Amino acid sequence: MNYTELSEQELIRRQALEEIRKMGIDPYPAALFEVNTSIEEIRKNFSPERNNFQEVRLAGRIMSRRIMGSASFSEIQDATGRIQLYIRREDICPPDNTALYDTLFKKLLDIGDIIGISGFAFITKTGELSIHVKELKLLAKSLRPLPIVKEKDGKVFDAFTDPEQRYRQRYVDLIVNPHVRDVFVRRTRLINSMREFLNRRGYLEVETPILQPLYGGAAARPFKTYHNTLEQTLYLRIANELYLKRLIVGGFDGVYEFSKDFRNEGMDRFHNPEFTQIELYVAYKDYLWMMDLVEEMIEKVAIDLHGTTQVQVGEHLIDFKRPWKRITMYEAIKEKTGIDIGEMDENQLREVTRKLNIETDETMGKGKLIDAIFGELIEPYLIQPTFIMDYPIEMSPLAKKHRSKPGLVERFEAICNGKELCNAFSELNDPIDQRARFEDQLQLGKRGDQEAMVLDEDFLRALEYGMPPTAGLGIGIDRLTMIMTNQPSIQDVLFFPQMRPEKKAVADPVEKYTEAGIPEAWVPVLQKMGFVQVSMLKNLNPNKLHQDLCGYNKKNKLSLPNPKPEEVKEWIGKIK
RNA sequence: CGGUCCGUAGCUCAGCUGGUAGAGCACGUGACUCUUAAUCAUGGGGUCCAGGGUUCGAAUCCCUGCGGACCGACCA
Repeated sequence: MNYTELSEQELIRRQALEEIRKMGIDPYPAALFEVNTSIEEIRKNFSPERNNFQEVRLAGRIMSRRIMGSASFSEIQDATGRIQLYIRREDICPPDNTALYDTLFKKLLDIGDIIGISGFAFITKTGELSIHVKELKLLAKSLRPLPIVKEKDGKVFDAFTDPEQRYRQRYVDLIVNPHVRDVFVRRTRLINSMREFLNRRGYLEVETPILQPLYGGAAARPFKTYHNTLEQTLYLRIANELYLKRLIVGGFDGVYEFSKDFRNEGMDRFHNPEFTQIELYVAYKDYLWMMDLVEEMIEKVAIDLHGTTQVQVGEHLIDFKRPWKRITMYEAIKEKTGIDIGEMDENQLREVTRKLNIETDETMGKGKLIDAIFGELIEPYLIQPTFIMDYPIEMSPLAKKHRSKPGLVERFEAICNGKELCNAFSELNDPIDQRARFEDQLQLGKRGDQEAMVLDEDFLRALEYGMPPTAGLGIGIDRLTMIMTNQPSIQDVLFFPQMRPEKKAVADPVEKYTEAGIPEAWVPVLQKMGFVQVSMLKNLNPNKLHQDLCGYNKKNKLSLPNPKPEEVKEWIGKIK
């Protein structure tokens, strides 16, 4: 670590660290500090009448300090909340040595440090629940200043809101923005709620490969990787559908998996390259049955998270109470546009998209054209949860043909807040038909559709052994979380959303500078000026650099002997 | 991939039509035994994202790049 890169405040904290060590205090002690309650417990259950919580032990991070001579108030934050501490010199120090208060607490501790305390709960004159501290122990020194967020009467001052910093340094975001923590806690409760629902029905949670020799089960471009020993290209899964169906063939009645899937496509507030889906397959069921399950499960999730079926999402109040509206895709399009596309061929559909001003291209087949109409005119306007049923066969190569409507498949999506919430169908279990559908996809691929599915021979072999009639379901967990926690962006429901890498040059060691003849004394100056690598000096104008160095020397009163212009020129000349 | 906007102290942000870089919080020093955006006094802190150009002079104007946000395109 090069000290010239540190800010003034970071240097002060490092000096404090040394002072603490000199006092004989370990700033990162190994011994366990025993805690016997949490801030939330105290907040919930303290009552002055019962005089409880009189011997509490807490640990947490210092979030504010108000020092008034020999007494101070401070706030600490643990995983459950924040509470005020009341610290007096005479309480934590022996009479003959006040160093613990006057030096350690007042001078050497900072906002961000992690401490353990023991003491008793009480209410201050101004009515604030606090802990009167009897004992204080440093558990970990913090070397970087935190963003300071203050709050009064619910108004937040100097909020830490820069999205880039929040996402890149999520740990800081979580420390200073308590509502962020809450979103992620609810995300986990959402997953637990679904898991509980499915387990209660006796379905088996399973794990299937993430590295797949063929990617299948969805329409998307994959990430590609390579296994050295096998000398084989592998893909990160875009879905796990085909593996879960193999398990249904194998005789499981109901299997599900919360799976991280990977799609090598654009990023925006609804798409992250890696995301989470749950997929569920249940034997001897159909898509109508699955609709009932979806309603019941999502309604339960809403109640588990909010205590009600109604959830505020942006400006909309969304009600997940059963039953949801059910309408076929063609009916929905007809309802909106007055056009019945039921009997149309590809050319007629192309004509309709032209009339409706919907952009298309030549690679789009019948299925994609219908999807374009739906996606443009219907989906964004469906706010309350709605089932859209019976999709064209061309866009659903893994779904079973409709029992009575030719050209359609038994598939539904639930749309909510203008976006797809889930996708489900009666699974295609006719191996001959499945092979034909894959071959149609190959044709689309040849036309230039980069997302067309590839043919999976092993999956077809499994189907040929016989798969029971099966209902399948996929739900995007990130998007469901966005709705259930009222977050506008997928980045707000992922701890570590994908970002471009931070670019920061690693500083060269001093020797690399001295090799070029640069005196050691000037190295920190050059680094402070931004030339953290010797190679950065390469094509510089020597006269300008000379001027800058002398100027820096003077301005900062370093009183270093100024180099001669020729010397500077020589340094630069030596750099390869 | 296209359009719009943004990048100044640890944090939040000012900085006009170019002329010596500002505030609040945070930090240092001092005062203060019930404060709470604590208060009072005082002090320090900046490659103004990077590189180039225009200019006597650039945080400011122009170009390029990097990073980010939003909207669209693509995409479940």
